[in-house]
Amino acid sequence: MRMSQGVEWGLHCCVALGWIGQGEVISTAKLAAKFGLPAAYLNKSLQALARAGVLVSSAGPRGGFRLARAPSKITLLEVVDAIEGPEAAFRCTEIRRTGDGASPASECKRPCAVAAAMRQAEVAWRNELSKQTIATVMASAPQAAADRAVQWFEITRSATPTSAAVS
Amino acid sequence: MRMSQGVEWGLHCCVALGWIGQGEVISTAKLAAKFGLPAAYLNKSLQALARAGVLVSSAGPRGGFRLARAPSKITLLEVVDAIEGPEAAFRCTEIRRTGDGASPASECKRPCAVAAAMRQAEVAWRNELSKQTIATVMASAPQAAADRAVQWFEITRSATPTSAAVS
DNA sequence: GACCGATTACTCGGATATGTCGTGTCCGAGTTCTACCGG
DNA sequence: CCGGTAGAACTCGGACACGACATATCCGAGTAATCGGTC
Repeated sequence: MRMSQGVEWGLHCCVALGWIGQGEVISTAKLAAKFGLPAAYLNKSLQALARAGVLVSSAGPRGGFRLARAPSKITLLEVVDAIEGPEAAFRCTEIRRTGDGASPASECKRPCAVAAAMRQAEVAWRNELSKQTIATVMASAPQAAADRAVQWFEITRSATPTSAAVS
Repeated sequence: MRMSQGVEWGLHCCVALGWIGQGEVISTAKLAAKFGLPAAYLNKSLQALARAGVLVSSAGPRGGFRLARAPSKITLLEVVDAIEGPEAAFRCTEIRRTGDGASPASECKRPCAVAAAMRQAEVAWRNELSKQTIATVMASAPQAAADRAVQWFEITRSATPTSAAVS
């Protein structure tokens, strides 16, 4: 049971976008450069977040991604579901109904006890994720990191991306 | 984030072993036949449970697996960890320290906020799993299923596995 | 100087290869039951 | 009739292929800024 790497990347990017400001746009290339990630693959995760309504994408020069709403209105559950997919980690294949000792359909009106127990634990997990938001994570991170991120993005913005000034 | 199929199989097998009785032994072949599963692969999962101390294995004719202790003393977390491995689903790769905008080591004394948040949710999940035991699941399943399982295993035990009686 | 249009460069977006882990299968080592032989 | 011994069959246990998903990458469609020309 390994979670996709994209979740970590997506969360860090959302936090960075929150620090920059809700209305500000950052391109995939900038985010990838900041964290040292493969830009093309990071783009894939950000696309998923845009499809889910967490981010908003804009094309062309000065384009990129921005938060769709305030950081306090974006839960971690949304980010995880957007990248990992909404399907539960534990999937019941109804083995109680298969094989020689299969239970008749009359006994299978309610979900099997094993699946119910696993689902209960997963609900607790999802509930905990829905309690925390991007704003919560931003608050628990050191202020110095936030300042550093804002400053770094400011610098890269002023620098012309096409060619470094020769002066 | 998909959980291994073996978790479902292992849980169902533990519940079945609990119904039969703590001291009773059932072979992999019998369990596989009851649930309609590939015996060789199911054996792999049961081996993992035996290594973790959840089950006890015995070789030779009349051999197989039995519960290592009372069903009320076996938590779902033990079963999940035995098969899935103890590593957490979310793994922090410390991307805050990599790339152009990397944070200095002085800021990384405590775990990064993203990892802490994800870990908190995962702790809630594991906590819920550790609350429930095989006995809990046994109690929430329909009694008819338990009776059916006990009866089915009794029948297959009396039948000689080598050759069916011709009479 | 201001407006308009074509160009250009940069962005996202999806389609395309590759690596790793879960899935499935096989055969060998060990142990217990059984049947046979001898006393 | 009882004990010992050799055989056989059944069990677990780990080593060996296959397939699916996550990972990684590339190229094309679209858009906004820019530059040049014209009024």
